[in-house]
Amino acid sequence: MSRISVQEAEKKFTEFLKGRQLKYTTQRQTILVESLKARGHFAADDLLDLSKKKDHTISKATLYRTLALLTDGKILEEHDFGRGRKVYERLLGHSHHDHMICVKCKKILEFENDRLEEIQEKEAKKMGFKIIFHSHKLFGLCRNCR
Amino acid sequence: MSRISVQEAEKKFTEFLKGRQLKYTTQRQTILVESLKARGHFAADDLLDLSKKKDHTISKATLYRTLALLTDGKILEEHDFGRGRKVYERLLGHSHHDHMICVKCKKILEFENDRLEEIQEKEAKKMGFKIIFHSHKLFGLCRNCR
DNA sequence: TTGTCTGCAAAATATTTGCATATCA
DNA sequence: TGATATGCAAATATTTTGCAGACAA
Repeated sequence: MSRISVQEAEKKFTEFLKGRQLKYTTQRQTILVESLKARGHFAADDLLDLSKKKDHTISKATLYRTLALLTDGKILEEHDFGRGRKVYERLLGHSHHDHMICVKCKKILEFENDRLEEIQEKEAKKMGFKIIFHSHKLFGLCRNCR
Repeated sequence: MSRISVQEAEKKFTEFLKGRQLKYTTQRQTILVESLKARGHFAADDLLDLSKKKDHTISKATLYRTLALLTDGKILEEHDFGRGRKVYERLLGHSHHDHMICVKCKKILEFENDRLEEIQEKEAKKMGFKIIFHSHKLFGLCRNCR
């Protein structure tokens, strides 16, 4: 990821924190930067390992607390692909997409379809429902595993 | 739910069990019957309570083990609507649908759209992906809560 | 300075598992 | 009879929380 994106993310995050009267601590900075470096999808534990390499005093508690802030601040997006743990991916500078999860090799593919989003909105409107976010996942077998 | 449906479910479940050389125990029967009575979506704990009313010796372990069998046997369908626990609903005799979850009052609405399924299949095909099952959830505010 | 954060360890939550005994086919 | 199932309690795994000391603004 480019230097400029890190700066953008940092700006967005610090503004988010300021709006809530929260502090931009060194731990939060480290976790933010490491989360942006992590390519694709990662679990809390992966990010904890990466962050500890930069600052071994960072605790699990702080990691989880910061992950919640990064998610609220729209820097990261949280997904639950099953298997009992959440995974995260960068949201900032990454257009909306949904996922296909290979149940055999666990590979994750992304897809995007505007028509799908439109139909979904239409269905919601029918019921008087206002969508805040959605989750659309296809579980199955990827090209290599089928 | 009508008597006939219980019989159908029992038939389907016993055949499923037979195919796997598993036994139709009194506990499994109780849990099956109670799961069919539970309207809409329910959690493992809810079903355990219902089942214990019929047979107080039924344990949590057996409940979870039976829930897995009922899901594998396509009697029930398992969903994860977040909040750290799975919920189940009757699958047998209930056509396919997806869900809208009100984040405020937790109400669950159902929707169904064939076009959505078609597009989803088309997207999968593009990637050489074979869908086994999918999960499509809209989180937001229902008519009363917005 | 003071309200927010942190690390630590313990707690919480839902689900799963090992094992000795019981039961179904 | 013998394989499968059960209940119990302990184990899992991930995430959350209470608290006393530390730090950012």
